[in-house]
Amino acid sequence: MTAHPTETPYHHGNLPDALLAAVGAIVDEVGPADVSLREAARRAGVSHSAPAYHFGDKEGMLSAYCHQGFGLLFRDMQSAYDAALDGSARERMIAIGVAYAQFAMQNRSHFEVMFRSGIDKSIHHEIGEESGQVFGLLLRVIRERMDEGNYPGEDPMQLAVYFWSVAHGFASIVVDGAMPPGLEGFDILSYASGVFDLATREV
Amino acid sequence: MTAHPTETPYHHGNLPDALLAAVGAIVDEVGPADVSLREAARRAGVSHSAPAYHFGDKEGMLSAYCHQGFGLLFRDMQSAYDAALDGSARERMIAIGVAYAQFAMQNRSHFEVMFRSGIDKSIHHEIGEESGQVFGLLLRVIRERMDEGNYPGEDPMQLAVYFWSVAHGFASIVVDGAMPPGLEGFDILSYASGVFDLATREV
DNA sequence: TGTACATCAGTGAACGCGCGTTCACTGATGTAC
DNA sequence: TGTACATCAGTGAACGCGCGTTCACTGATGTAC
Repeated sequence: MTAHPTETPYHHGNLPDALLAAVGAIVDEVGPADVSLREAARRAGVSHSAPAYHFGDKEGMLSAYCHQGFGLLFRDMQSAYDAALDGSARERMIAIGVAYAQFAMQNRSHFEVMFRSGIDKSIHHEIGEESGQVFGLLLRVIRERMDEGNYPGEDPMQLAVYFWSVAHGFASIVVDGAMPPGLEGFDILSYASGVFDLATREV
Repeated sequence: MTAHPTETPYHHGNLPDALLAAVGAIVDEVGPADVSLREAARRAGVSHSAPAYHFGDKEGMLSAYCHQGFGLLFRDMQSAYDAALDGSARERMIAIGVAYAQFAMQNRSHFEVMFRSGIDKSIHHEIGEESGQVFGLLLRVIRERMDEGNYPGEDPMQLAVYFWSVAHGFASIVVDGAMPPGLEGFDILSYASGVFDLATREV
């Protein structure tokens, strides 16, 4: 047995995950601008140069966090879609919209890093692919809805951009704290339902 | 006459405006994270401590830039509204939505600082008030539209949140570079029209 | 018209800070034999 | 079961950098008389 097993061991166990969790905590507490390799290391209880071993550099750490976020987002949206499989296409449409909004609310730090940190999707292709998966699910629901006879003659891509505007917009408003004056303390989720109800009416 | 009139004079002339323009240039060229008092001073051709004289500190400079942006946004939306005064309420609704999207596209740096820099509206009340003006115009158009018999029985506030989600969402997608894969190079303005057309259909 | 003075606008040196990155290193673990 | 060795994971000192802020200062301008 090595000495002092109760002290922090030399090997962390799962440092990459601990560092990503630290990134989230930093964004939540003091904002994305204050994320640094050193602060993440500090919070994970390792030396300041440990993160570089796993992520290479700062952008590597941020893109890993971004990657993690897209995984969570797609999983949430897919689950919402699956749960509404025996409903109408409109119900699935609302379901993935609400899932998108909920993801942003419950994972603000991921949302901010995913869309605000200037991570270049053309460099980190895995992130571009994941972002494509999310959009693909959206497009699929739109097509299902058209198959049910709605949106006659419309361009699916145009509809997808519209619906993504609604979802990303509502999420952004909440995350940016850009809610209308006087509404800051309202019941966000009930407004979300109303928004996606309005956005998916028959036309 | 003082010596060397062709050299840069001791007094700048309009340093505050020059510094705000520098902020915009920095955001456009290297991103919001790289805005600093020193870099703004450098670009304006003054000493690094000059900005503090006018803005107090870094947050003061950013909130001044934010303030400027809200002024421009409200002016643009008001103009769009006025220009559609003899049309239907729906046309005014589309007009201010498109104005919002256009503002974000043509003033990316303002948009980013206004909604992404963590400026606290409860501290800088003038910004809170301006943001309220923008939302007020939106709410007004919604009420006009309801007066014309549309959206029967709906809550104006709910409708306003919905429509702001669309406008802010489309703008955010463009500014964040979060456009669907394959659509990065599309004609943004034509998609904007389509989005606001869809968002304002009779229900 | 001139002069004294107050105020405005910008300077430049100095401070301490946290950061990203590099690098030689060491402790811990796994594997071949 | 033991031993040698390779590899993995993390350390800690050092580097140079740009930053925000403060402060005594000076140059320029405006105003009162």
